[in-house]
Amino acid sequence: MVKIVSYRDLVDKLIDIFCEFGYDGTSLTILSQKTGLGRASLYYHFPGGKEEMANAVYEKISRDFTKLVLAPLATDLNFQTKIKNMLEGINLFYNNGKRSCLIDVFAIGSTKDIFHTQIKNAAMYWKDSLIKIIEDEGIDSARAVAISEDIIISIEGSLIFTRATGDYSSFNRTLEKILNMISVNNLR
Amino acid sequence: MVKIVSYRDLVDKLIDIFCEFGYDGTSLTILSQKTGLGRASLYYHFPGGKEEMANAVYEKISRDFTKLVLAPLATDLNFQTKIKNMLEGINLFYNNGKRSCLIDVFAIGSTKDIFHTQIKNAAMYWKDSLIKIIEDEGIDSARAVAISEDIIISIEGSLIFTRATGDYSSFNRTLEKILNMISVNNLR
DNA sequence: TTTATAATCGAACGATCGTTCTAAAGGTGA
DNA sequence: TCACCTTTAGAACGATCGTTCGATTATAAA
Repeated sequence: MVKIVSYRDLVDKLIDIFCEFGYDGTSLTILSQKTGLGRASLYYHFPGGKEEMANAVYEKISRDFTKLVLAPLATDLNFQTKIKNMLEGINLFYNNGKRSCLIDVFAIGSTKDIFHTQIKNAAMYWKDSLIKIIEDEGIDSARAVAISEDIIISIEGSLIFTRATGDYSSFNRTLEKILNMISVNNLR
Repeated sequence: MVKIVSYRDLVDKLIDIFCEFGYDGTSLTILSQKTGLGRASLYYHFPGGKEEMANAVYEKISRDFTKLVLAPLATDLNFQTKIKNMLEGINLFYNNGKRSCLIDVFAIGSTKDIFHTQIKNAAMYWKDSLIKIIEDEGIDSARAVAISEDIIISIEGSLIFTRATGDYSSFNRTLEKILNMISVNNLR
């Protein structure tokens, strides 16, 4: 167990806990045990309680996703490099497929209504970013949409499949497949 | 609201409720309100309480999945027909993409440990069934594995994407894509 | 050492959890 | 009508929920 020494470590730990138990399945008793902090100490850092913890977790995840996945798509590098960097960001963000639960935590149960709009916007922004850089390669709009959706769907699907089977290799294989797919020859 | 008149209707209603709130997020109060039955009445039908309700839900889902998705792959029909029937089964099972949560309910929170092995086995069986009928078409083993995973991953991923964006058309588009992909010419 | 602030803690709160209790209403055959 | 079984119901149980409380320890500047 990694010792918690800073606020950032604490939020990282909260991410793991919420991922393992889900928001509704995570009790203050669990949070106290897993973080090593007393219940009152948790409320010292998050006066808003459990809901504020979920907010902190979401904002951290949101920042990471923007930095690791979305930002690489907005650079001036060439197409293949942008996709390659995005895939490396995906690999970091999902920790080699081991963190396959990041969305589900906020898409199910009590947190669903709170974060649904934000998750939707993030998904749409991701898709639109992909469409744009694919169109810039001279691909027609309809095909760019199909390819963009296919990339996102493959990634999300492999995370589900990986979690179900416990076989992390299929996650890596999917990232490789996407990398091969986006050579300009294969796009058309 | 559909009136509940039989045990089967009751289990169907429980599926919807657990899908909406997740297992841990579903309280007996919610179950009582949404089913229209008193708390004690629920315990009359499910003496084992909430956990027995989850079991009944899982077994119903498991039977539906076997009948709608797995069984079509085990027939003597030709390859394309088998896949086509499976995709129609998928469409029924997930109700046009609107029931995108069926696995998540059992893959997160308190139910995770109970059902993990069964979900894993179902996923493996599905994949192996696909591999077998693809190999029967003369495709080499490695490629059959890749195609099978790709089919499952596309379906699961489109469910996640559909739920996130609220755009059900991408689910249907994915099923169409799979149908086009498995023409024998495209397989090799 | 003194003082002030940051951070910790377990005990206890009211509310809600899943569960069990006792009893009554509905339906069916004699 | 009667007896019998199915199915219903709300009240109440102990346990746990998220939260708040009062008070103690750690840290660091003066």
